[in-house]
Amino acid sequence: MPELPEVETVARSLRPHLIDRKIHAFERYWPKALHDVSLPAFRKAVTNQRIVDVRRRAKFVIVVLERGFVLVHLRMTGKLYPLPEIPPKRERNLISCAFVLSDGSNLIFEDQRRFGRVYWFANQEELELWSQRFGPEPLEAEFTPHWLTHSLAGSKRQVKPLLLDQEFIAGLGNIYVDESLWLAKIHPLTPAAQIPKAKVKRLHGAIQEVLEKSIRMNGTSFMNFKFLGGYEGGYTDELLVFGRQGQPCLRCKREIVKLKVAQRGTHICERCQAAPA
DNA sequence: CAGAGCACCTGTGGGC
DNA sequence: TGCCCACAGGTGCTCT
Repeated sequence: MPELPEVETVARSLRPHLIDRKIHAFERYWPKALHDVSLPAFRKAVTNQRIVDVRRRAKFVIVVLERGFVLVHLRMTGKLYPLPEIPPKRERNLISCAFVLSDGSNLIFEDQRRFGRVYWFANQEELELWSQRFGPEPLEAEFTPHWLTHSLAGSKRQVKPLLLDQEFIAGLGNIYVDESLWLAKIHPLTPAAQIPKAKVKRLHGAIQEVLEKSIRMNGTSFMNFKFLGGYEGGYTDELLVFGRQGQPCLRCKREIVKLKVAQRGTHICERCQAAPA
């Protein structure tokens, strides 16, 4: 689901709604909604705490409290949005949990497939330790052409699964990897170390370009992802190759084909993105 | 270590 | 129309 641009959109949209509100109560409707923390412990930790900030790391929304951090991972179908009232029981079957805020509004975590989870980190050290397992943020200064060149050269893996690996680079998912590889004219099965330096540079630029443009347009919306429960992400109409199987390549007119790479639907132009030797 | 397969869930859409 | 299967933006586990 939500990849970096969508999660960033959610975090930015929620920030003005949440900052300086206090968490008055927490309701859990799906027993597995909390990861690795009991309901009583989580309630005790968050109740009466003021929300200081809302941020993003990798594909996680981070709600910063005065003491500790609530993290939300939306996985495939999660939505996080404010709502004036918690719906009555029979109408909240999609809702995993909800935070009741001091102004009477609520922060709803809705998730049709119920893959999404809420995490609790008690302090900065815990958050930092957790954050260290992820690769660099592609829109931060640490993500340089030099870093990418060096890191790809040191890997024996196929480039698409590597870019999807959050421990290699944070925030990329199926859509933006396909988009970036098409822009850089790299076949998804290419062994990372085999990619020529010039193409690595293009890949670096492509990743940043695609993510930045998508964030500007509030991300990509599919049937079950709309940020804040309602608004459409504008990037859906800008997709260059993802979901365009059967349609002509926007560069060379060859028909875009869909294949399976690392168990994921993968969209390529076989002329622009030559298969590895 | 790299990659395949499957598990977690529910809904939708295509093919027959 | 209705049924069955494949598939969906993610990740984490086991097995080879």
